[in-house]
Amino acid sequence: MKLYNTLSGQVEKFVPADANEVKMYVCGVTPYSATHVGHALSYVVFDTLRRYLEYKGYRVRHIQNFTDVDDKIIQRAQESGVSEDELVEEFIGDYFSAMDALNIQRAAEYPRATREIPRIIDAIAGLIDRGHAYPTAGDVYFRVTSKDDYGKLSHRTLDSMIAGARIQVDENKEHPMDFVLWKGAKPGEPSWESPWGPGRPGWHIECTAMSLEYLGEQLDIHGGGQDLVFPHHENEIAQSECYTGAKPFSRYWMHNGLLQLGSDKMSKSLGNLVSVVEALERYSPDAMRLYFLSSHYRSPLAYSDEGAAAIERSLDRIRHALTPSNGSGPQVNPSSHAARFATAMDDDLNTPQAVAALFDLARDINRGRDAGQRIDEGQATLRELGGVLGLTFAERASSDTELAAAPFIDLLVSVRSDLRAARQFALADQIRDGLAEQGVALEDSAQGTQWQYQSPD
RNA sequence: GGCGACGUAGCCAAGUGGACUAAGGCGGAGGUCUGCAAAACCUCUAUUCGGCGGUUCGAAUCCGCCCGUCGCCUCCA
Repeated sequence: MKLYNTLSGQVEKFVPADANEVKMYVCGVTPYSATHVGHALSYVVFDTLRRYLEYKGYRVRHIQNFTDVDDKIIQRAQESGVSEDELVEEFIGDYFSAMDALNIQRAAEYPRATREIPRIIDAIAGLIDRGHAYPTAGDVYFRVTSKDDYGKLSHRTLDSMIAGARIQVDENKEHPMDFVLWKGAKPGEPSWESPWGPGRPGWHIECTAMSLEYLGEQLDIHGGGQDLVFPHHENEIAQSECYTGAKPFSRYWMHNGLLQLGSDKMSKSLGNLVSVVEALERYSPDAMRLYFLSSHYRSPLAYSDEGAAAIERSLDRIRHALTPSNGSGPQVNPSSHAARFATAMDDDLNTPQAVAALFDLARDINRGRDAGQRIDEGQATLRELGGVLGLTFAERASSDTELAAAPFIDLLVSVRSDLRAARQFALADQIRDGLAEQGVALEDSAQGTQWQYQSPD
């Protein structure tokens, strides 16, 4: 299997340090607002990576953090008149329900910054001891000039960063690019005791401390959105390699392209967010996953209702391929599609090609059914490969209202069947049209009439 | 200003030197089936890959320039 490594800027053969267990760390969210579809894209990508690795026989130890103390959390909590803890608990709950709905497998552990303070303090103290960090005026900064390959992930030099000229000059810093490891407490902020006075951890150090605690000194895969490459991941590398001396901190760095809304990046600062809850009111979890996986994970993807609706329609054909059949002819052979699927996934997770293989398999199954062939082997493969992409092929869950209406729809369909048998087609069509207006689609076949609620589009 | 990515059919999107007379999906046209539909299936829907040059026996794929879009450099998946 090959994966693109941001560190080298190249597609590389994937070889984990331990042939049996892949150590994967994925940056989690800062829980202060609703989980949005951009988050969903990122976690679907890494969930799919994990599922494929497991499909190939690896054991995957997946760790993902929650940044549960930061400026935005403090600010939002104060605005809302709730405690930081309450705010964080609310949005962690929102996060998990969104991820569960999207069939994203849970990580082995979800460490939180506030519960790893001793570990974080140890790391900061160690960095100071080794000359890579310095305390000043209640804060502690990382000394970027102490790491000669600082910038190797984002492929920049310190000089080019300074040329950006968007750095706030801080009198206490030795170098403008030095970043904070420990923030001295301001009045009213949550804080913890430390050798440098009360305060809280900077953003980057938590990931260093947690990955060390839960995965050891070196990771196989570190993932996140492309917006984390700099400064977050660059700084993680600096901290971790300077603290442990083990290089590389992570063997592979993987970054997903960001979801765009219209022509802009979907982001908290722009406020152009679509929450996962809103999206799932309109589209099935399978459609959301398939939408994200129908373009390559490193490309930016524009989110649109039209696009999601098109994907939802395409799923119908795959779902149809999974309906039972009583064919008795030779089996439809899925092996070439399975091979194509694996080849695609092995090639830096080329999910668009893998999805194409799924659609081709579905067509073969449907064709085989029409020809009276047996299709259960093909269906088993389709379910298995779809499962690697995290697809469940479940029908859309019905609302309570829809469930309550079902007996009446059954009755109407039954009456219509009698009318058709009596060749009263005008009346039968009237019922079909009327149900269609109510969002109920009918399909007649030799086995009788099936009906279902239309997915919105 | 610095760094980087991208521009493929009406739309989304793979392919990055020869099997490309360019995958897959949506949409569209015609057909099979059907009482008629729907669904499914079949056929068709880019002689061409932003533009112009160049390298090569050969380029969507490599190089140069130009045009356009976007991201990062600041909180962010």
